[in-house]
Amino acid sequence: MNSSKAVGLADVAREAGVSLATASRALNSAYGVAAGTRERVAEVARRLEYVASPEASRLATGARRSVALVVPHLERWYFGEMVGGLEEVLREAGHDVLLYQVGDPGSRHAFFEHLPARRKVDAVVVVAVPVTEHERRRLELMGVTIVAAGGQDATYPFVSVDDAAAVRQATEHLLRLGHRRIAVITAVDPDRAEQPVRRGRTRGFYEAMAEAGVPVDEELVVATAWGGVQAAEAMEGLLSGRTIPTAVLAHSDEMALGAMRTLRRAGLRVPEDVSVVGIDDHPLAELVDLTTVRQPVRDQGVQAAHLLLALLRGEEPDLARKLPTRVVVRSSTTTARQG
Amino acid sequence: MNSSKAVGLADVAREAGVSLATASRALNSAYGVAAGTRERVAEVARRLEYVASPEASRLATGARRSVALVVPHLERWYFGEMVGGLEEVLREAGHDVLLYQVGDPGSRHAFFEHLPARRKVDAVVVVAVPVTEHERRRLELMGVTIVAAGGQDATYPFVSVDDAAAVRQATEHLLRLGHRRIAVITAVDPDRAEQPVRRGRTRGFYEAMAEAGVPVDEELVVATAWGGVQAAEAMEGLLSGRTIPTAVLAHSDEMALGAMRTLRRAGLRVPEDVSVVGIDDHPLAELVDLTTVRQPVRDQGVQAAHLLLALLRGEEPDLARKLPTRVVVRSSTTTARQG
DNA sequence: CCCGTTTTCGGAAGCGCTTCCGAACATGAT
DNA sequence: ATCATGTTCGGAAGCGCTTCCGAAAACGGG
Repeated sequence: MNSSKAVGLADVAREAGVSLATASRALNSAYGVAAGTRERVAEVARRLEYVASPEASRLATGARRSVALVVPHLERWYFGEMVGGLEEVLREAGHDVLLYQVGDPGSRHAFFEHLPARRKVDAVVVVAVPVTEHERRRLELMGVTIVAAGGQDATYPFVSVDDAAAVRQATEHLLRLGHRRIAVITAVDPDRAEQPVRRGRTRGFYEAMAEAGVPVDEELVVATAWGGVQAAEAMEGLLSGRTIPTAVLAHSDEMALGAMRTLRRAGLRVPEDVSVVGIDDHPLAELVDLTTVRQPVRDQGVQAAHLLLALLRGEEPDLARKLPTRVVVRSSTTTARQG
Repeated sequence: MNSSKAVGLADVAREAGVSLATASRALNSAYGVAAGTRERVAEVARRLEYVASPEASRLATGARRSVALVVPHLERWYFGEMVGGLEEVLREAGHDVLLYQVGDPGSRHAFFEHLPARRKVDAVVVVAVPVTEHERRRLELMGVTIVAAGGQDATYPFVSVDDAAAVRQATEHLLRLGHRRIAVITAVDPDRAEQPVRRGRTRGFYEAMAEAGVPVDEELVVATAWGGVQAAEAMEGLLSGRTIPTAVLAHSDEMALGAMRTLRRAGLRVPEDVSVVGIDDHPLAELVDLTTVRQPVRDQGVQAAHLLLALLRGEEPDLARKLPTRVVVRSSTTTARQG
């Protein structure tokens, strides 16, 4: 199965009748090689299907030409889409993309303690994972450029959306429809200790409510682990309370769908009995007619990659970039019923 | 931002008062180093935060310890989930994971012609992408182990599910409910030339129908590009036909959702007027109560990774493995209405 | 036709590690 | 004590490239 032996630069040089040095220069199209020679060497290299040994050249030059992507959960649409964008532009720029999932506490800890990408990449992009102070210090040990894609991290140069603003837009949409008893189902990371519920996404909700002069019923804002069925359960809790909301705002479309399932099973109609709004504009949201606030996910990845490349080139690009979000009205929301 | 200079083995050796050779052996816990010495070297290495230069060791040993993942579309749940499984076990086995997306024709071509992973990895896993004969030959040039995860490719050692069987199960489920006018919406790759519609997934449909002695109405089996809205449009076409089906089988859950949207907009109820069944058991299928046939996606990735590792270790594992699928009955299907 | 320049190219020294080989030393049996 | 065996460790030769430096060759102006 294996070819007997990989062809090396030496083979090319010999075959082309030049020295190793010249062969190398010719292939890297460095200055100082006669056009004819370069041509000949290139020709031989092509014929021999020569490919430089990456470790050898990296060792010799010090350049690495690869970047690490640190991402929590590839199986969630949001991350897959983001990584898709990142990978595309990085690959086209000639970089290799190393993938590191840090979804569960174990692998997260392992990643930051062992730094498996150390000495392997010349940059890392953290995808929507807020790093702790300690993790930040560990990462620093790698001594490479770091950027953040998605998430609300001011620690590194980043491109993301304003999460709070997105939630605010969703809230205002509901408010505009006359809703007052609005429930919100927030996603929290079960592995993280403190959960500053009034910060991050949820902040936008409180702000919008305050500005509209609508009191928020604390019983209606619940936190749960991320996930559709978790949201469905949270919705059950919401339905067991003394006041049932006329609208619910979920922190992601998946969670909105979970809430909708519970409502459906409870015999409540969406949107007639209760309106539901999600966040993200998951591709399936369109198919289930879910009102949501759209964020450009792939684009965050694409732009983060460009940001990184600019940094690597030594340019001085914008270090902070927030992409706009906007509500996409479909038919899971409608005016509040009276009462 | 960068630390002045990375600490090398030489630093560790000097600090520990041993030679380079001994330091190397001590750290690789190779045989022939006194326990005390090993301990001391390890201690120094830890204190200095020493990490071996991967290019140097790879160059010296020839080992690469990394594998390439070739995948079409990270943004689709199926692939994200699969890659998630692959990455996890490969990472835990100490391998680096290089990602290469080959979704569009351009990057696909580039990948197979330039073989960017050549000389960088000691294995590649192709994720649900059927390679052409030409691509197979190109890949062979890499001279490394190859396995397939998902897809119906007998070219390489693989682990996947039996797609035809999955469709057959879905069909039989519908048949059992009394459906006769069954539509099927198949996904085809718009970039590939020939579309053998009676092969692959669709074959299972024809077989099941034949066995049940139910004639298939060719007008009811339509092909479209993959995607929810594509399926929605296909469904529109189906509703424009002379006979409208009592059930529709979509080749993925996303597409089933697309079909459902069209039905809903057409004023038809699911499942009372028409039953819908998908394939995959996408996490959201559960939330929208979609009947589907489940395939273990992440598990295919996990097992493919294990298969690969076994191959790399020189063992002789099962070269072909099909994981079971089974229908998950939810409420998008019901008995056929008369007439 | 000569001499200072510019081009083109080869020699050789690394890049940071692994590992073969043999020297030095410790060990146990005789 | 002595010698055969083992054990521990250092020297040094690569791994396959890049690149500095200087030599040789080609060139151009006077």
